Amino acid sequence: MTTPAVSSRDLPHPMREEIRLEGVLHALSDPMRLRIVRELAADGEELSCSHFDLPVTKSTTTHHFRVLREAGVIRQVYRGTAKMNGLRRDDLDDLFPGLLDALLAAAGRQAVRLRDA
Amino acid sequence: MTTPAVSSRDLPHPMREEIRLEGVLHALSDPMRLRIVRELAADGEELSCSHFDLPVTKSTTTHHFRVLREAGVIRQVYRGTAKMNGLRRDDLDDLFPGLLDALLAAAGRQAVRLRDA
DNA sequence: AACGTACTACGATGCCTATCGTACGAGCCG
DNA sequence: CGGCTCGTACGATAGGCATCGTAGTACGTT
Repeated sequence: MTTPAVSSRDLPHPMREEIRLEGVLHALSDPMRLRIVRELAADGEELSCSHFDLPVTKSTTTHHFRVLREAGVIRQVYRGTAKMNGLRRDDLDDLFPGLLDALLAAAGRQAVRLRDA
Repeated sequence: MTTPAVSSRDLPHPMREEIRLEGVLHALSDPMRLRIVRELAADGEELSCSHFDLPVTKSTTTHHFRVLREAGVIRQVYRGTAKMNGLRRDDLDDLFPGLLDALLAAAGRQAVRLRDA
């Protein structure tokens, strides 16, 4: 085989230099998307879309993943019928050192706070 | 005089516990508002609305300041005819330690990056 | 080939929002 | 008082967006 096991067509991702802070913040300002990113960060790496059990339809789920990808927050790759999602930690940490961790920490704190309320 | 020099009516602010991360991120995901917050952070404290020279009308400026206030990012107080604005650093740092600084650092980095482009 | 699964595309809907303009209110100053 | 400045309120407009449902495509499995 000449091409790796990346299988079929790949999806458009912004290059590292094209990632804008406003876009990242907007992407994370939606509860559903923040939740997705939190799960991705917690579970390490590479989760399929279907792994997430969100209280919205699949159409909407697809939409949220696309927003995250287009903002440069996640990387998406087809593997068979599954679409694997991973945080773009390297790019984000390079562009905005400490930001992702601060955001995840803030989200975690708020989750605890709201749970205990 | 019974009441302090706070002059007239005060504006509704969310209490610290009511501040939501998503709301803060949404507020900061607008370029104009991010710019306002950056100026507020840079210039220390308490700037009047008219101090800002934004490329939008006054109506729109008012709107952005209100969004920031309602998200819990800034505190607004009337002083005479002027309306003074200050970052709610204490509350934000308490709720989300390190987040504001990380955001400001990220915004600063991006500003440099885009300027040098 | 036939089927099932994973995800997408498209259109609709209702809400939110960034922007403007104009008209108004509130405080200061001559 | 009369005017000036600062900011607000309100209505309009146009675009964005979160959500859904249905129909369809891509891939693996049998």
